[in-house]
Amino acid sequence: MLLNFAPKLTKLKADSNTEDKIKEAAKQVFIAKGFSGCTSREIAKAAGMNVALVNYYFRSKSALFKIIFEAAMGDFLLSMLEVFNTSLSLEEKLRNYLSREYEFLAKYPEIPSFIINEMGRKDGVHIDNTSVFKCIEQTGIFEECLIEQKAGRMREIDITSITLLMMSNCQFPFMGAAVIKQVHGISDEQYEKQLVQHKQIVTDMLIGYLFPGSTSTQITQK
Amino acid sequence: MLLNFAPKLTKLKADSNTEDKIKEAAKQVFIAKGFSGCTSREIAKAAGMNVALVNYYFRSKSALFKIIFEAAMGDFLLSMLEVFNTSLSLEEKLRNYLSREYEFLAKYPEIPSFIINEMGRKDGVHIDNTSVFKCIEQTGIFEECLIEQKAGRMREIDITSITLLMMSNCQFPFMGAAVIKQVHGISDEQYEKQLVQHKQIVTDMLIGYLFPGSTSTQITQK
DNA sequence: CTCTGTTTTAAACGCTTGTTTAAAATTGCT
DNA sequence: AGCAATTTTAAACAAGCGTTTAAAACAGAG
Repeated sequence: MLLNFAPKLTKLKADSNTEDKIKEAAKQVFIAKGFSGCTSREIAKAAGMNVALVNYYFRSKSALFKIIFEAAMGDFLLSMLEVFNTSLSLEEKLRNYLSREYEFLAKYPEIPSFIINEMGRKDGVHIDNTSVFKCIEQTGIFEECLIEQKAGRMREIDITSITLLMMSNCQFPFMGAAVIKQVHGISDEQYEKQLVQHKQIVTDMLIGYLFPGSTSTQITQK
Repeated sequence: MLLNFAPKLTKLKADSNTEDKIKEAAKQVFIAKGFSGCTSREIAKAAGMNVALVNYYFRSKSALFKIIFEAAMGDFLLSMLEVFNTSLSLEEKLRNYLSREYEFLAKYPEIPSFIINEMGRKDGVHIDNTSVFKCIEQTGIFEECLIEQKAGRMREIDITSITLLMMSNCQFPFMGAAVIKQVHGISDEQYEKQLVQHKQIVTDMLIGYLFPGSTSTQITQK
């Protein structure tokens, strides 16, 4: 026992141990219903096990939530960072960002709502996100925008507004899906197809607006 | 007693009776924390009274929520309907819509999140919104878009995408305020000013995109 | 004042919540 | 095998939940 210098080596045998099963269940339940919208027992049942096990592996509901939230945050920012850390032109980076973001959100459409809601709540479980946001800044994407603006290749609007334009037109179509579907009385499958079209529209509009002199003025409709 | 043909006439004396005080408190609490994020006692305390009174005037927490939600929905759609029921040109209608929407959301920034969240929840208190959405359709705004598109004055994109563009760029800047503020490390007051600028940018971009041949290509920046 | 119906209160209801406990089952090691 | 540590279980805990009850406080009319 004292010689055990490689602890938990046996853990590697199973590709799906109890701890991970709980995390997976918690991820689904938390993202679907929010922190205050679900119970510990609900998560346990979704994982197919006892309530006490949830608190055995993760000290409390809050602690588990923190882990899930931060993981969601990480997933969400990963593709963003991957795109921004390339050496493409700014226009190409933004095009890629839009493309990747729509791909990602098609897979995990509930994540933006989840993040925004839980961050917005005044009484929510407090989480320090500063490191995550520092990552974005460190890609130098903001400075790059300023350079392109100075060079006259990019429209001179505030960087915050650029972020807003990009995020608004990516995230809202997924966050507000329920409302839009009801307004236009369309089915889930129809809306999925709609989003494919909309991705192209958003790309055309944003690139056309941000880079007025670009070659992006294509006849991409229909 | 049998002769009382004007019931509750005495109720008109006070401009703020108990029932309204509860509704006002419930509105604030529900919108800030959501249905499952708050308790009946919390609402009662916010109204300065006993828990039992909440259920005395409104049968249950769910019943009260339904009332508040529908009122929020009504407020939210009111300005939209007012604009769409005018006899201006489509471009002017959309310009006015954007302007009014930013005004409204500056006052009640939490309403879109509230509506979208509670509508999106699978297990939420079920509410029939069909009548509300019928109202939008009845303004004839969608047909008007089709006419303008046929006439070649409006870009030929799907009506659903037009709705998405309008709503995304209005609502997200308020829904995602907490995230954007943290990303760019800006204060509440700075962000308020940012939104004033952004409203103008969004208007330029959307009108410019939707009505390619319009006079809207102004030098509205800086 | 007395009698009426309405409004407000304090207390209790049964149930669910997050969390803990202590015993049972399982595992890994010699 | 047998022992020690880990993992899982069932049961219990106090606290809080939405809701109900029954009595108190209040108001208006005769």
